[in-house]
Order: sequence, then C-alpha cells, then structure tokens
Amino acid sequence: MPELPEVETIRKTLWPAVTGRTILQAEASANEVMSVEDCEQLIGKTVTDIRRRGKYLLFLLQEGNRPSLWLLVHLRMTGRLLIHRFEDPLPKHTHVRLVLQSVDLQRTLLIFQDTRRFGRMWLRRVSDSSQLPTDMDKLGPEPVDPPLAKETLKKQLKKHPALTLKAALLNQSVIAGIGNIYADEILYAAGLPPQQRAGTLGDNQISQLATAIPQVLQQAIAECGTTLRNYVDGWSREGRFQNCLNVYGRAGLPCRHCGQTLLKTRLAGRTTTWCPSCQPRHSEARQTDS
DNA sequence: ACCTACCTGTTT
DNA sequence: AAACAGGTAGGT
Repeated sequence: MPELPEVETIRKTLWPAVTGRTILQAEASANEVMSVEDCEQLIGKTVTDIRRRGKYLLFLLQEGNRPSLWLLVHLRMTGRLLIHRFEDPLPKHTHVRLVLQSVDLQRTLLIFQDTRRFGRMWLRRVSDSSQLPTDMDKLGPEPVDPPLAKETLKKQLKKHPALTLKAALLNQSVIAGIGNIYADEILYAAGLPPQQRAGTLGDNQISQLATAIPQVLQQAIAECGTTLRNYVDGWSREGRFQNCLNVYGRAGLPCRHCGQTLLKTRLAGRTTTWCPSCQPRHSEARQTDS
C-alpha cells in the first residue's frame, strides 16, 4: 500500500498526536506483526520524535531522560497506523495496540492494523539518536528532502545498468521510497518508457528523470498520498492524489496529454502502465507539450 | 536478474 | 474459480 508520500503523510499526521506521550500499555496479538517480547519493552517509554526513511517509519523512544529505542515500522501493502479512541471497538485485523498517555492524563490509542499481515514492527537499540538504525543502511538516497540531485541519480543508475527503468525505480537500494504507483507516474512525467535499460539513458534523460522523481513525489505529499483501497493517514483520512494519476490504473484509457490508448505490461513482477506516444521507445526527444 | 511466497479481500 | 492488489525477503 503505502509508498513514500503515504508514509510521509502518516508521519506528519501522527506527530502532534503521538510525540510527548508515554506508552502506558502495549499489546501485540500473537508474534506475527511484532514479537510479544519487543512489544512489552515499549511500556513506560515516551515517544520523542517520528522520522521516516524510505517507506520506513521510525519512532524515537525515550526512557528516563535519554533516547533508548527505535521502534521501526514497515506497512508493506495494507498496514495502517491509526489514532483510535480508547473506548471505541477495535477494527478487524488490529495486531498491535498501544495506550498513550499525555501530561493531561488523557488516553489515546495508537493501533497497527493490517489485513494482509505483511507489515512489521520491531525494535532497535539507539546508539546515537542522530544516527538511524543499521537496518536503513542498504537504502538508496532520499528523493524529496533534499530533492534528488542529478549526479546522485546518475551514480545510482550506473550501479544497475541492466535493470529496466521500472525495476530500477522500484529497487529501494537505488532510490528509497518509490513503489508501483509512483514509478509509473514518474516515468510518465519524465517521458521515458518503463522497459528502457538504466544503462542506456543519455544525459538529458537522466536530467528529466531526476526532475520528475522529486516533483511527482512532492506533489503526491501535497495531496496527502493516493487512496485506492486501503490507504488512510493517522486520522483515517483518505489522500487525494488518486485524482491526479496520469497512468497508474488507467490502462486502456486515453492518455491525458495525447489521447493515445495507455498500454499495460508486466515488468519487475508488477503491472506497469505507460503511454506509447509520450514515453517513446527509442527517441531522445522529450515530449514537448500538451 | 527473475520467481515465489507471504495473507486477506475484492473484482472479473 | 481465478486473477489481482500500494511490498519485499528469500530462493534460484
């Protein structure tokens, strides 16, 4: 489900509701999404910050007056982190329930809900709170903040010249945070065909891609993400970027720019949609305008 | 560099 | 009944 814009939206919406609060109670159903052992360790800790790296959320937890643990969360396809009223019944597929208490003694729940149970939560000890856990080391550069530099992209693509552009964008070690929706939208915005090999890009094409990546992701963040079926933010609100999609989910429909029928294929194991005329196979030419 | 598995729910 | 879904770990 959630890619970088959705995870970032969740981070921003949870921040004011969660930071500064202490975990009074913590329960994990079975050992699936989170080990019961890890879950018990959360009790008594105070959340002091929420960060994001790629599609991971990182909760910085303080014990006494110094940072002690990172709570790492990956939502995978259908995971949700939701603020929930203490007294309300829990939604189906709630796997972790945290009772948060603020200085005013008001209690709120932060719950992890996930129909498909692919998502995970786990702990890492904090060595230095300015340093993210080593789990994050293999992720590629952050594309939005700061905006991906052309030279960085060039260097990253050079590591995997044989990958199709679609596969390269989906590879979290090339760039962190892009998934199936935004890979297709980015390639459309860059005017590049998804089946082109990363090693065959000319300098202009790398520039187009380097521009499109932060541009598309930033706009999606501004629209609070894409809600197709499952995604909602920390307050259960839907995103709006589904109204801005140019290609994802639109195979068989006319391209919004040129009217050509959008095509669908399978690349890197994922459904891929593109416009054969705005994303031409061989040409160096950028799509000119409307 | 690809495939399959992991799950449940929805759509064809 | 079968295909498909926003992701990725782990196998080959």
